[in-house]
Amino acid sequence: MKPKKRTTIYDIAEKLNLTASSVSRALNNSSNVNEDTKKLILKTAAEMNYKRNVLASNLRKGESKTIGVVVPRINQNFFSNVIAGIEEMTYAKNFNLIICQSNESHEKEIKCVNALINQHVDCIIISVAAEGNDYTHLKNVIDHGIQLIQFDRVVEDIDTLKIINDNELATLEAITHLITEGYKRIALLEGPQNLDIFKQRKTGYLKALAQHNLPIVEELIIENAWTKELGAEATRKLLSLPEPPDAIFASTSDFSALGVLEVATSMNFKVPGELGILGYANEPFTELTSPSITTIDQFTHHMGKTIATLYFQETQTKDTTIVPRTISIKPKLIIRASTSKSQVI
Amino acid sequence: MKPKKRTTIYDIAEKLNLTASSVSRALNNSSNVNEDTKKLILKTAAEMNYKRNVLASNLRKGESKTIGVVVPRINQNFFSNVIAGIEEMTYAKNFNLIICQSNESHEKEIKCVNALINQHVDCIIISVAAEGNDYTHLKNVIDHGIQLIQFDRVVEDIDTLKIINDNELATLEAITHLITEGYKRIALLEGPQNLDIFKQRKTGYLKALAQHNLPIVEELIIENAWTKELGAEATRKLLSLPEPPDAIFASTSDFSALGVLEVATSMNFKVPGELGILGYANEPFTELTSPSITTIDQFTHHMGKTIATLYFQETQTKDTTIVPRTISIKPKLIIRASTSKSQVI
DNA sequence: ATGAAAGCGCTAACAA
DNA sequence: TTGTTAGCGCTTTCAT
Repeated sequence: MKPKKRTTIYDIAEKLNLTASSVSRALNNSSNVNEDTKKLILKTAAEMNYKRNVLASNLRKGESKTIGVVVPRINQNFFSNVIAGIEEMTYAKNFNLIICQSNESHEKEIKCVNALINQHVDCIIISVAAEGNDYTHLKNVIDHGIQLIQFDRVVEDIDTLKIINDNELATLEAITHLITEGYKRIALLEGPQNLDIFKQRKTGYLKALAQHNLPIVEELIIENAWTKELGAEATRKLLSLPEPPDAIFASTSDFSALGVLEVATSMNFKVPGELGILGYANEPFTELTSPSITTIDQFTHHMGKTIATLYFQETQTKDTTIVPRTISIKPKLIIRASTSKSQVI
Repeated sequence: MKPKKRTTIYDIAEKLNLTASSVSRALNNSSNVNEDTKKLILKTAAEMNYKRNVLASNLRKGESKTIGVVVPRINQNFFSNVIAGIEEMTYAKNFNLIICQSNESHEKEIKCVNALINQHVDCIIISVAAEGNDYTHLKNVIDHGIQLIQFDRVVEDIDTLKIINDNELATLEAITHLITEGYKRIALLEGPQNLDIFKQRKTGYLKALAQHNLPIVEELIIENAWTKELGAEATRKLLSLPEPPDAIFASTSDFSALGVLEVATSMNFKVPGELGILGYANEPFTELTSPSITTIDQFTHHMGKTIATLYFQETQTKDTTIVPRTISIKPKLIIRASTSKSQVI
């Protein structure tokens, strides 16, 4: 359906025997308008149900007041919370948010990014898909003079503002907690190592073991176990070893940890007594399982707010590009029953 | 930062000694271009890293290929899944999605809607905030020739396409299940009755009792218990009654049901033996509590896809307005342990 | 304080 | 098949 003809500034001007320029000035609260005419124009505009055509305005001004967000999945707790945080800030600044999901597909990610470039967004905030290693589409963003901000899953090579969690430190702390609780054979379920976040978690794990003079056992490190099903499968293998682990760190997600818990329970391993379980992300459900799952909170909403705040700080004040650097938020270890061997919680 | 000067169709035209029209035609895959020139133009455009300025294109064409979505909260399971469903379809159709959250505030909802009108979106898909009773902002949408689609929380008076769940039928079925299991004093935690969805659930509840000749007991119906905390509070009251209920239907949400479960457990009521618990929405965690919670699944992702599909069907084919009507999706009762008195699951 | 006029980048009707 | 021209609605410089 073609939209009905809308009221334009010309319609208002005509009605008041003025010109579009004056109407525009009044609508933009310019100082060069007589106070009375301004009032009259504003009143008339309201009466005529005038709505500014943002497309035209932006085209003329060469800006869009729009930020694009690309995430793997919008219905994943982590991302929807980050987006909610971003939205809170952008709304306050009268910016629009265009949201896309890559569905973890590199190809779709490229299409999303290009669509956003076409839209002339002012900034693209992205957390990349697990797939993929060619990131020319991100370079392209920068080439088009669009601000690029990466968060969480960032591409090292692409030099932008990056907001990440200090995965390594958080993991180091979490594993140290396990060791303090008396766990000695700690298994690692790792995620795709082309993503930095999973690499960092592995590093943290390795460092913690080293710091406490625990050996690194290859058979306790399982690749790519990042869904509930893969976590379950890995656990079946691990618990069937001649020398099974006494703790499992599902570095990929709480979903994976959930798979671990279910298998452990069904194989009659006592959690936390015989097996400690550590997840990642503080999904709401980790509080509700029995036993509840120890995990790592990433301050998702706060992260979203931080990202947007940084954007506005750096672009609104000065008018230079955002300084590329990495900002690290320290996640918080949430100790729950699944690792509390020494005390009942 | 001002964006760098981008390649326009004039730049391409100049380079090839053609005019902008030809370039435009080639880029739009029009038939009235020589095949060879088209190829040449496409190649050159790619080389020059040309990106269409969608703002200008849309302004000229009077359309925006953009759909706006307004929901109370994007980081709520129900909504983020619906949005994911919508996004899947709109992406396939090359449409953009602008997402706003009202945060359950009527005022913010109005601002969001107006911002979307300014953006000249083609369609607004909305689920209204719990607050508020004046809906002139929605009428305004229609007056501006923008398609309006309501889902889940719909405003009766505003005549649009509405996609809702058959709350009444689902509730009727669920309560009947409770009765079949032998529960006789079934309490209702109801939501704000200015929202149709909660009214319908109440109606379903009343109908089920009537159908089975069970009395309606006023003291078992609790108003406005729609968070975990309020659900817990209501449960404390209910279970302290001289004649406590033998089942509680948290019609507002699974979160409320979770509050019920926690209080019941702490007050040593056996679930499902002494108290049956029924939630609403099939939040992921309902599977994980002990006992797991019987609830109602709303096919959220499917709902989102349906909404978007209907929009494209009705606007792309004919070019009339969407026929206002109500489409009802039947939710599904998910029977779990919290209501399975008669059998162990 | 207001008006005139140009132009953001694109599309489309018309002409050649 | 290609070019010419006008205009979508707005902002902004320059002139009055």
